[in-house]
Amino acid sequence: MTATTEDAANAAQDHDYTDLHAPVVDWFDAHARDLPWRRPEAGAWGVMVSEFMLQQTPVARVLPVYEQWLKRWPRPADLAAEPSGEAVRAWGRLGYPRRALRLHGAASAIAERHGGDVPKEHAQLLALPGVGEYTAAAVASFAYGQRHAVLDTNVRRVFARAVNGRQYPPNATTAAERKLARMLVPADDATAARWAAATMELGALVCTARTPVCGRCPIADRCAWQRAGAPEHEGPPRRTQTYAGTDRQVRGRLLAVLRESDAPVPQAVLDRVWHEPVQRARALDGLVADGLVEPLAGGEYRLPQSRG
DNA sequence: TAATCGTGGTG
DNA sequence: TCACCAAGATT
Repeated sequence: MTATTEDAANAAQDHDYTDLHAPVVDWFDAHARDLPWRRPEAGAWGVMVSEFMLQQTPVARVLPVYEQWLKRWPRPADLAAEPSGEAVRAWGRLGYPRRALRLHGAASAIAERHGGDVPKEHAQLLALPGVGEYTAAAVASFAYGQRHAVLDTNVRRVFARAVNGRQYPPNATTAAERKLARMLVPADDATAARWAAATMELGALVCTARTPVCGRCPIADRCAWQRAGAPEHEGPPRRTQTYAGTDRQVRGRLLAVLRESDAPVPQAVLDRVWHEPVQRARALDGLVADGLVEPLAGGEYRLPQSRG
């Protein structure tokens, strides 16, 4: 048993953490943001679209893209009927454009295999492209009110502090964290779904990464990290991602040109986005390999036209 | 398991 | 200014 597993097991044995449910859910009732994907009219498709867009991307940047996306493609079949390149174009500058491709792929699978309705089963959700453990649980919970452990970066941080007494969770999600999250899920489905949304919201608004606002936290009085005197993070530093000069930056520039052009773009135009030819070619090849760019005869390129 | 994959706001 | 950070998934 690892140290972190012991943390979780000991924490669960030493205390009854069901007393966290009421204050956190009550706080959520009073302070939850009014986000469009939380409204009833969003439906399961709206929830799924928001979850794709929110992967590693702040709410503020998602909002406008989400609105135009659902207006243009109100159902999965509407998106599936268009070329995947249109999804990449509409994705705009949200980042990680492979998510757009995968959302298009998920919509196609939903249209073909699920009669156009976002599936309810966790396993069926998990089988969709771009849907991992978190997103499957989130859609099942938020869209269908099911009981799942929903473990995102916000929840991981809340649990790391409130239960394990650490400033930050480990770099990679551990089995101990999953076990703890499962143990903390309220017994009934409706409360479990609210708990999931509430713990995420608490992490997003109060128990934030940089400067937590513990004075506004509904469980500050029983937070293990607070009780321990808010100790600084120990262990390996959280890996910081460089960007300038990487292939990702080059890919971003290339794709930005292609998004802006309705017509095929000549190689010579793409060549202007980056000075170093080897890296430039590698980035373009990568985009093609990923299905984000379609090469044409005569050295021209465009966003993909596939619908499959 | 660890690296890869965008983008832009911010303390 | 410049690391840090933001509702992860995939290989």
